Amino acid sequence: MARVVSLKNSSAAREARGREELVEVAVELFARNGFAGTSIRDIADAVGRSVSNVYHYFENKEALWLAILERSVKALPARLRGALEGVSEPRARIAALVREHLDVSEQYRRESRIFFIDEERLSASGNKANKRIQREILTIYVAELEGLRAAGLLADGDIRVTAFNMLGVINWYLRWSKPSAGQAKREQTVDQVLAFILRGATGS
Amino acid sequence: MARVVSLKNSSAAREARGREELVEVAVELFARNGFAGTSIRDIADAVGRSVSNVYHYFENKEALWLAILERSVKALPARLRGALEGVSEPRARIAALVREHLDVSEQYRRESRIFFIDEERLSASGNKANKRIQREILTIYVAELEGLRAAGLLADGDIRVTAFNMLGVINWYLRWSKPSAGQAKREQTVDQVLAFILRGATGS
DNA sequence: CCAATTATAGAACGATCGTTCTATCCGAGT
DNA sequence: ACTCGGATAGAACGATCGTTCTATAATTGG
Repeated sequence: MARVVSLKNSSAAREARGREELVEVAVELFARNGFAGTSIRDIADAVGRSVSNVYHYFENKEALWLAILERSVKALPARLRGALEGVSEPRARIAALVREHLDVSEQYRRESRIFFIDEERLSASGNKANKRIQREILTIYVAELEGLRAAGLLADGDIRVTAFNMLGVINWYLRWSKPSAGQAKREQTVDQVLAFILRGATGS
Repeated sequence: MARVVSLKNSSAAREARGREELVEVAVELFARNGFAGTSIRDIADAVGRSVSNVYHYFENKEALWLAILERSVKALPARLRGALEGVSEPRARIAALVREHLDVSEQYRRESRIFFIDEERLSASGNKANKRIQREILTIYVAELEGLRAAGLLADGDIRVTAFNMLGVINWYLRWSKPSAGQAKREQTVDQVLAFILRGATGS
């Protein structure tokens, strides 16, 4: 047991906890007030620590923002690809993709808001990383829609436009869905959103 | 002609031009950098006037923001209702509604961005006005979808969820559509977006 | 043409911003 | 038990924020 305590309090773990707590509250504030609307002092006050303590963990405000990007949005493409594994039927693949996307978005609701809101307002590096991820996601959707077209299930038109339409429904879901809703109600809603998307894309 | 010049330079017209120029550039900057990310000095510099001159026309920063709300978003519900006049067939009404919405959104592209981005970040009065308009728009969509249901054309599910899905597609269109695209290309894209929405809502 | 109003500029205000510096404190390893 | 590096606090920095004040230039109405 002494070993366990020692592990918990190892210097690396201490540092990780110090960082994690800051990221956690920064997510909340950035999501609510935006990047420019959130000050380092706001964040420091919210965790009950000093301003300089924040700078002990992060080089500057943008590094904190990038840490949020790192831990959430960056993982999205991998999770979407993971959801497709083992699913072969084109329609089922689209369904799995959309369900996973809705699920992840809901899980990282606040993070998603941040990167939609402050899309083009950051430094070159942060902006680039964000755009790259969005492009990557679009590519995944386009690939699946091409699978659908190969199966003769896709409605006519530019595939990219269809992909954007799907992403619009999915991303908008974040805006109006209530995190407080019960599990049953939420599953029902997700079903309906998915059905809308499938009809929109395939036309059946 | 002396009368015309006199009219153009009447004090009221002068004031209107002074205000209008400020609103115009404020829209641009707010859309690009957000409310908190845009300073009065940024705006003053962009119009080539002084900071105090801005305060001559607007009581404070938020009044300027509200002036933008006033001249664009506030008119949206009326324009949507106007597009429905004289159209009776339920499907055609939905089509007219969506087309008009896409058209207005494109026309007030920057303004729309502002109010999506800084949705919940302003004073009680500004926030309330914004929310009221959004609720009003939702009501219009729900009413039309009820017309569709009465005609037996609506897919199953909660009407509000369907309305949100439609609005997601429409609002997302602002994010990815290129303002630089030619007229023909744009009409083609609008057709496809509309088709997606109609299939999604009606399932045919 | 003159008085009155309006438009504009510039300086200055206190507050707050991101960031840095210096000093103390605490906890872990020897 | 002691040392030593990481964690924390507090004060201070120059810059910029929204806003106000005062004075001057321009324009309009009589």
